[in-house]
Amino acid sequence: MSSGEKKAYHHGNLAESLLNAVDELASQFGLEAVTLRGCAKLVGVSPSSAFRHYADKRTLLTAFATRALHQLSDAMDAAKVQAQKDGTNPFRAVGLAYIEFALEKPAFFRAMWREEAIYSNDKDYVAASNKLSAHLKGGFSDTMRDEDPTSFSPHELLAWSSVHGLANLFIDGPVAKGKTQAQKLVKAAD
Amino acid sequence: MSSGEKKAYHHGNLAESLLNAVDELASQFGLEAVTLRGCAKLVGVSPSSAFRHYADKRTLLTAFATRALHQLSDAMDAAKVQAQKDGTNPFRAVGLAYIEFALEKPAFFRAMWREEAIYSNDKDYVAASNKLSAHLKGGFSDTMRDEDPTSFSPHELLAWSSVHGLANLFIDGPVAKGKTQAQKLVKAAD
DNA sequence: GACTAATGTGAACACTGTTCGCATATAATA
DNA sequence: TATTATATGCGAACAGTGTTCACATTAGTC
Repeated sequence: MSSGEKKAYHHGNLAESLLNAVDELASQFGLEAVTLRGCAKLVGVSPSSAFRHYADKRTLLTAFATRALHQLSDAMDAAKVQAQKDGTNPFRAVGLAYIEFALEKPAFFRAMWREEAIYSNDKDYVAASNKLSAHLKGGFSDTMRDEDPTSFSPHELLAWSSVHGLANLFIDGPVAKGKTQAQKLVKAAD
Repeated sequence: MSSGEKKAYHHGNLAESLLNAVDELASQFGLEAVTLRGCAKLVGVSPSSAFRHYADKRTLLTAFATRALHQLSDAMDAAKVQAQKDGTNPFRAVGLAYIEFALEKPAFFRAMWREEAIYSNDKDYVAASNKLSAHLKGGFSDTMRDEDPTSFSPHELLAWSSVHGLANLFIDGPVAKGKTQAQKLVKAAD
């Protein structure tokens, strides 16, 4: 079904297409500019159809945030594997991956933590969030027994805080963006 | 003019009253729930009047963010002075003040850095932002000659990042809030 | 007191999220 | 295959939003 993208009158899988629409609009015009009607129009469907798949705009944004969390998890995973292969410091690699993700997809990064615009108790969102936490716990190591994923040791917390804080300062704060600075910081942080 | 708050038919100073309305609505219902019409109604004035004082909703939010920045600056200032008087570590005190502000007034803290919802090039906003930066530069010391306030040494950046990151994780992230954790972290950070 | 600039108003516009009864396509059943 | 039943999409409508603009009112000045 790739030629012509025949306009199926039941469209196939609106749910995911809508997520893609959020993706595109957020990337292009920012998260605040994402509108349900806009997404529907982009997909080529009536506004009301969206509500067959998402109870809310907020539900849609929650799904989007969840997806973004998984993307970030994957990016960090890839960075760790790559570092281990290269023999470089996996700790630094994971931290840098975190920051790079924020710099490259600021709207995605913002969506993940937009507490007031998502349902942060959503089952899938919580799961994705825990998965991400696991990546950061234990000094980014693999030793992640499933203890309470919302509790952190001071050092774990410090690591995540610095990386998370720098990412936020870069994209929403008065700090000039620059990977060089990030490298220096991550180096200073261990 | 404190008795009865006589309904001046030109109201006196709508500009600031509207800011107070944002304050109240944001504190009570969250930043996303702040609406121009809501503010106008709270002040007891027609929606269109607001536009005599603020070109935009975004301009209003920028003014609010600016005000919040000043409040945070003041809180940090007070904490530093107090610590010096008490002979305790001013570095830690300032960091804690930062985090406490975020915990006590999350909506204010979010408003400060809501890049997509404010005009971050606004003259006053930039000034307030620089003032805050100055507080954080030079290891929170007083030696702040007016070099470029948007450039930071690795250590300054690390300090701000950790504190800023922890604040964000507390209010918008999956990390359980707790001042104890903050104290541990700030202790670990120097 | 008359004139001018500042400030508030009411009605309107386009746009938003959301609902609901209705139409249509798919799946299941007989 | 003919007939249901269920999932999915649509159009029209509603209240609420930011914003504009012509008009009314007040405050300040000569």
